[in-house]
Amino acid sequence: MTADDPRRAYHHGDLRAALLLAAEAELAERGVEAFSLRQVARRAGVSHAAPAHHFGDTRGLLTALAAEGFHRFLAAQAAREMRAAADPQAQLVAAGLGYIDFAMGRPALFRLLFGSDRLDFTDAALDAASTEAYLHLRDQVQMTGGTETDAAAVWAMAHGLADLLANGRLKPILVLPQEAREGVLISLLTRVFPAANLGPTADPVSDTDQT
Amino acid sequence: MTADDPRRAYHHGDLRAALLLAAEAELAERGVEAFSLRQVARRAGVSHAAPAHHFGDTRGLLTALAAEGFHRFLAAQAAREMRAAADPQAQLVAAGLGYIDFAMGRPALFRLLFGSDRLDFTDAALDAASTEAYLHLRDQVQMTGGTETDAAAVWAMAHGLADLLANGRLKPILVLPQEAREGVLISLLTRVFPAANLGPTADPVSDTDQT
DNA sequence: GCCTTTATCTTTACACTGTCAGGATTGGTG
DNA sequence: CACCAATCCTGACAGTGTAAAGATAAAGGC
Repeated sequence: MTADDPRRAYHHGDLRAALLLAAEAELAERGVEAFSLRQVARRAGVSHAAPAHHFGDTRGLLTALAAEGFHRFLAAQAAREMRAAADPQAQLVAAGLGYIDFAMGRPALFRLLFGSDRLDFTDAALDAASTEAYLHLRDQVQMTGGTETDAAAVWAMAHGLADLLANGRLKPILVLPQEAREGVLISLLTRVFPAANLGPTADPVSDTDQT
Repeated sequence: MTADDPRRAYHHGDLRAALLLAAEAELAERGVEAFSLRQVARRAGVSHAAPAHHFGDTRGLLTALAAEGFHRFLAAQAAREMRAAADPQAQLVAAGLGYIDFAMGRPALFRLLFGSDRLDFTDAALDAASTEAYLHLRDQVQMTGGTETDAAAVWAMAHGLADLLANGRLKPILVLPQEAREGVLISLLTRVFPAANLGPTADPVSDTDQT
């Protein structure tokens, strides 16, 4: 039963999932700032007020979409990690590349996750997904023997590259062929790795949770 | 004749500047995604269609605001550079700190510059201001003897920190007192510096003003 | 089986938004 | 002084988010 099957008048069956799918497509096509709730409803073949019942308002829909987005975000990193060597350093590089993969592959969704003020981070699902993403990074850095300051360094580097590339900046890197670009990104990511600055120093950043 | 002089019915005198000022305030209060052109007009005490004559449409207004924003962005860096030592390394650190100052001081404007799809980058003024900002960074890196890859590294690190902090992430760093936070940021920025690859060197920011 | 309850979706309505067309007002120029 | 061009306003239209109330289908009790 497709979305535009005229038979289903009421009780779509799985409207919530269908709306999330339509919302993601709308987000990719129109961007975060031109996102329209009624347009999402139209794409799902449903009345314009139908989403309200499942998500409350637009913010609720985007929040749910972001929670799902964080899982895809982690999946993108996991995909890289699976094809990388098992040692912690290689795993950390792979995670960084997955981070960038996600940002370049779904720039609008990426910006929703990290640069939108239309998300409700008190939402349980979003909060869980978001902290899960951070903990994954922190654990990986710990595996390499790095401190939380190292985690911040790795995060900032990966995020900076991802955000700039997703927004069309860093053109010198953007125009490189896939192979060469990946080499540059790897060299940039490894610059901030814990092993690069030898010597155990006190971690100036307290180990509280961060999201 | 001030801006809120009720006498001025027509011919505001400097409506373009007044609208940009109102737009910046609206941006700071409501964020990029809830930005409203009519609200800007109301704040400037003018009819809802008045902005059209000066900026065309909303995109035009935001584009002009972004062009001005890039100048403020450079000014924030210059303010730091002026109070820093003259050597290229210290200047580069200062620029990075100014980058972060700007992002944290005006997060909405920062996001407009680097993460909005409502800007017209074919606009001459915006293009000029934007490339000027990039060239400033590239020149500074060249002063330290760095390559273009080094410039990308410095940019990504500064931008990653700025964007994450502006969006409320990296809370462990965010909650630190001004003094300690700046120390951490400096140590993170210097990690990716060209000279960092040449082994232990003197702290490039040892004599930086710490106000 | 039938009737009631509940979840789901629709219809209707309202205030708000961006943008366009046309009209009003003013400062400057001949 | 009369005209012109720049500037700003009024009015209109389609589109948006959200709330209220109604319609329909599925589920559960008898």
